[in-house]
Order: sequence, then structure tokens, then C-alpha cells
Amino acid sequence: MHEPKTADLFAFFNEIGIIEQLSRAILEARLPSGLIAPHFTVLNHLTRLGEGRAPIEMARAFQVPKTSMTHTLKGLEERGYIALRANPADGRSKLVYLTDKGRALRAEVIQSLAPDFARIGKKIDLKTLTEVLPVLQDVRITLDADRNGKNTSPAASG
Amino acid sequence: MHEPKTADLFAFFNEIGIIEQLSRAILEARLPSGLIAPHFTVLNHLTRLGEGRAPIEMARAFQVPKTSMTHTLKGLEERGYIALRANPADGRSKLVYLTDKGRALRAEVIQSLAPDFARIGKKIDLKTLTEVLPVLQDVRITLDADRNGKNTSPAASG
DNA sequence: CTTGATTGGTGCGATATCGTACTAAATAAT
DNA sequence: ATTATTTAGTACGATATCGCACCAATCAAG
Repeated sequence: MHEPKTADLFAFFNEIGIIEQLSRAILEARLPSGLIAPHFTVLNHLTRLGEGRAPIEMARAFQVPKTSMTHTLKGLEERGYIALRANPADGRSKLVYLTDKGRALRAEVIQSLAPDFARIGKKIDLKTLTEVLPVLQDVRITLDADRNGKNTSPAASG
Repeated sequence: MHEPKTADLFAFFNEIGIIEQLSRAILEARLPSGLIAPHFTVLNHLTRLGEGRAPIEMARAFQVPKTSMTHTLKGLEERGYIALRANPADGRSKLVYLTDKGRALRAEVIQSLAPDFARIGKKIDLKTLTEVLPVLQDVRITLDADRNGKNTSPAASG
């Protein structure tokens, strides 16, 4: 049998958490004042997956509460990076669109990250990284699937 | 040379971010009300790395501002999971100690995570996971080293 | 249709994160 | 020794996250 022990998963998630913090710091250092990682993630998502998404759909994709998504979108809208329109197919819902300014910002940020990534890329072997990526995707899919239909035994009483 | 392209690193960090959110949700579902992941991380750190650490040291270890660490420790202290004492070797500093309650909570939380990890572990191959772990550690070390002495070109103008 | 349940979005309050500014202690410079 | 600089910790304010409650639109059950 080849199931990971609790300690293995623990160590794995621990490294994940640290890398997430460090990589987020790299990104946020390239964002204009007032914007943080979730703002950029939204711009990126709309570019890659297509505009005209409903906020609730994006909240689910990012695994955040819909109230958090409302707040993030409000920040992007106030700064003119996105536009919210009514959803003609559902009166409750809205649809999110990028503005030219939003598209431009995403491109500019990605450009500005190039030197960071080049510097870091020099220290990391491509082969190992590309071997790791499918494993991460597999783990992500597993966790995501687990989220729906999991054991719901109670939390520690504290 | 086999340097990763920007797109490879981008995809890598993207997966990291999603897994971090999902794994954090798993942990926080097992914590008593009022505690979140950073609280547990502190308890875990003190257990593994030893008690009697200074708050500033832990802030650096977790890559968070010292004000955030102050706040996290306050929450743990108010609930009786840690005790802060003066540092006899440095009048500016404090040292952080676990209480019995804090030690018990950590053990209890880890116990309560066992079924989650067992369920998830069934879906992930141990071999791939243990192969991935050193790569993640390598990336983490690279990013950490990069943090000190990096290029400081300006952020996007927005 | 009418009614009840569900769903998308938001207001609000509690807590979290983090930058700025400050204090007191320690250290460096002279 | 005196002074200047650095460092550990905290108070405070701005923004972020997120649960709860609510409304309006939709959908389901009859």
C-alpha cells in the first residue's frame, strides 16, 4: 500500500503554505497601491477563462465566500479595471467584464513579473518543476472533489 | 540549461495558491471557534521548533509583519493557549511558551485531522508526494533566499 | 397560478492583515 | 560616557475576510 501518512501530508501542506505566502508577496510587490493578490487573480481569471462570468461563479472557482468576492469586485470596479452589468438571463445576477484599463493592467503586471520569474527560474530546474505540476494539479483536484461530500465530524472542542 | 518559463512558474504558483486555500479550509474546519490557521501554525511551530521563541523570530519564520504576529499571539494568550514572558536576555523582547491547554489543543486538532488526511491520502500516491516534497522545499528555499537581495524595480503604475 | 424553497447579491459587524508611527531597550559610533 | 542608530513590541487606522441576515429573483411543488 502506498498511501501518504498524516505526517507526509502535513509536511506537504506546510510547504505549500509557505510558498503561497512568498509568491503572493512577489506578486503584490508589482501591483499598484490599493490592489492585492485577489484583485489580480480576478483580472487573470477573466482573461484566461473569458469575460461575462457571474460573481458567484468566480467565488466558487476561488473557493471564497460570495461576500468576499463582492468586496474584491467593488475594489476593481471603483478603480475602473472591471465593469459589472446586469445578467440578461437572470435578474438576480450580474456579469463581470474587463475594461481596457483592466486588460492593460494585467499585461503590465505580468510584464513586470518577468525579471522576478527569470531570476527565480535560474535557481529552479525546469524538469523538476514540470514534473511537479501535474502532481499539484492532481492534489488540487482531489481536495476539490473531497470538499463536496466529506466527513463532517465535529471540530476540536478547544 | 533548463530554466522554467514565466508561464511554468505562473501555473505552478497558481496551483499552489488553490491548494493552500483548500488545505487551510480543511484545517480551520477542525479548529475551535475563534481560532484560524495562523493560531494553529504558532502552536505547531512552538511544538516542533521548541518553545521560548521571540515573537519577532516567529514573524520572520512565517513571513508576516510583526504587527500581525502580535495580534495572533494576543488571541492565543487571551484564550490561554500560550503564555508570554519577558526575555531575561533582552529587555525589549518577550518569549512565547505553550500552556498545557495549548499543547492539548494542538494534539487534539492533529487527531481530528486524521480522518481527513486518511480520506485524502487514499486518493494520492505516496511515491509522487514524497518525490514532490523535496522540490517544494527547494522552491521555498529559493524564494526565501531571493527575498533578501532582490531586484527592486517599481510596481506597475496602474 | 400560488406558495415555499433556493439562489445571487449586498449590508453589517467581528475579526484579521498590514503599513505607519511611536516607545523603550539595545547596540554602534565617537 | 554620550549620542545616534537599530531593534522588539504595540497602538492605531485602513482595508480584507467572512459569517449572518436580508432582499429580490428564480425555481419547485402543488
